[in-house]
Amino acid sequence: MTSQYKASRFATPRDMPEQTYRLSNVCLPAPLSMGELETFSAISRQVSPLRKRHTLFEQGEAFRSLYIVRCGSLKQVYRDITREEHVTQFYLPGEVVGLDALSSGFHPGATIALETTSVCEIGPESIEELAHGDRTERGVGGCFLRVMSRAMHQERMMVRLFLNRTSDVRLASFLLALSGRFRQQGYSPFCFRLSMSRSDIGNYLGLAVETVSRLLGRFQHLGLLTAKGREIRIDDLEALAALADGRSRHSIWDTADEAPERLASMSTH
Amino acid sequence: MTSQYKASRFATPRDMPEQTYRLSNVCLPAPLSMGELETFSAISRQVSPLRKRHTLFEQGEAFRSLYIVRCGSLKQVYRDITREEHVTQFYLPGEVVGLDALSSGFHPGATIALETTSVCEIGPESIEELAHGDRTERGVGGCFLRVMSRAMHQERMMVRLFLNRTSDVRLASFLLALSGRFRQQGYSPFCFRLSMSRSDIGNYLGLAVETVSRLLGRFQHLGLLTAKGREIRIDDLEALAALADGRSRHSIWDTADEAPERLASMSTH
DNA sequence: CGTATTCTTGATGGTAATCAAAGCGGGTGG
DNA sequence: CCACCCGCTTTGATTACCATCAAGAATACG
Repeated sequence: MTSQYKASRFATPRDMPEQTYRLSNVCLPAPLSMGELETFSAISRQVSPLRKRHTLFEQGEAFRSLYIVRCGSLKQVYRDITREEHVTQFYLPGEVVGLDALSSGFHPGATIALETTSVCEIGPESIEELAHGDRTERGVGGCFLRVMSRAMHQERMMVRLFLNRTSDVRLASFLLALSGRFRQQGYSPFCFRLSMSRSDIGNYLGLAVETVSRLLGRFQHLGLLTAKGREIRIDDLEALAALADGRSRHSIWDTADEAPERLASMSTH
Repeated sequence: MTSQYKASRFATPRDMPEQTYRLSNVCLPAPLSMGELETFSAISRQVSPLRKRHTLFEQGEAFRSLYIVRCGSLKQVYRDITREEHVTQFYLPGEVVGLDALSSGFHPGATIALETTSVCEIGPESIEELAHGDRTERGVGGCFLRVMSRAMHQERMMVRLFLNRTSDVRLASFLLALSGRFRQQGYSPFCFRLSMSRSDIGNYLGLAVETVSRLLGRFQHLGLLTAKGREIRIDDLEALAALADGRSRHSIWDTADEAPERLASMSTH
């Protein structure tokens, strides 16, 4: 499972240099750092693996435990009053599931395995322990607070990402976030498999399925990546990051290495 | 300060009935409940009032204290790599400022008074106390966790609100959230003054200033509210809520009580 | 091997951003 | 007290982006 890639550096936002927080990192919840993960693991217990499409818990279910993803992945789906479904989060290995249920005592959304997935359970007694653990800010209690604060901040940056940015920026950010996560987990950041469908991605990013598909097509056409079904190979990470950070010159169409005459014809319309 | 309106009910999401969480409530952070407010107040100390445009702290400043808004209001502004400014939050009385700095130890955005504002400071020692207070989930520590979890959930619902919904829904939700906040603070939920500019609202909601202005015009035209500069009077709360929850019949233009011929002409275009 | 999702591709229209310019305050100084 | 000026707000015209509708292609699954 942990293979050729060494999880070299953990991009904890501790060392925030001049507040250059990159939007390209906010599309997924922050995983736990190594130390945090150990802390959590020490008091958690494995539960039997979840098969694809099976739920860890349903929407509205009473909160019982937190979970940490061991391997596999899940999506959180919130069904609103109009029965419409919204994918509110993807959970990848190392991430904590269920924090958003602490306030109300009920899970605000169903959480569904995208593939065979195994998680660790942190029961109420352990949560108690975590929250009140010891009195140093570095200790377990502080750790818990930090995890929540980070999650909150991340959600907020997510809002920003979606508010002004265009569809290409959103998708690029999402892919980069995935890539970064895989790197941290010791997998290749360049070659990975999407465990979620285009439809899930679109729903999550607030884009139509068709738009996701078209964008992947364009990215591919521009040499940013190669997409074959759910297999993704990132060919130009730097350019993708430039796109995600809004540093790219003019959105999408004009990367100029191809179809310049189409550009000309479009500008005269 | 606390005047004619009695703060009758606190809409804490504790009693979540069948998960019908209304989007119209998520546009602003949840204020503390009465009990929570008392808890926090007990260990906080007043600081000198902040005048309009003055900052409580700058972006990137090291975290020192949490604050609770006593009266007045603030906006949080995040300046990204491209020097663009994003209004990430408005803080109204009863709300906790600074929670998002706990993870990194640095404030992710500057926080600026929109009017003369006074806050209470919760120093590090008190935070310690809050986080580790006593061992019952009902106690101070649990309270702290709940506040954060709620904030997190709210940010998430905010994302949902913005992703698919149209501009009119966003603005209606925002106004309703404001209205609800004023009600809870004991002020009239129907008549209030916006402490923020149209530009701030637009930035916060991801809309152009012009759009905000136009929408307010339309709302007024439809008899939903009366807007005179920054003074707002809500004339039809029910209709506004219907709009915010997507229960309104056809977005905006077709409320049929006026200008039906314009409708006809538009549909033929 | 057939059926059903899932994914891609094209055509069209609506919503809201952008550009442009004209009112409106409201504070400051004459 | 009035006039001026600057920021805020409103209004109009144009355009770009993306959702939607509609097939068709590919892939998964039994």
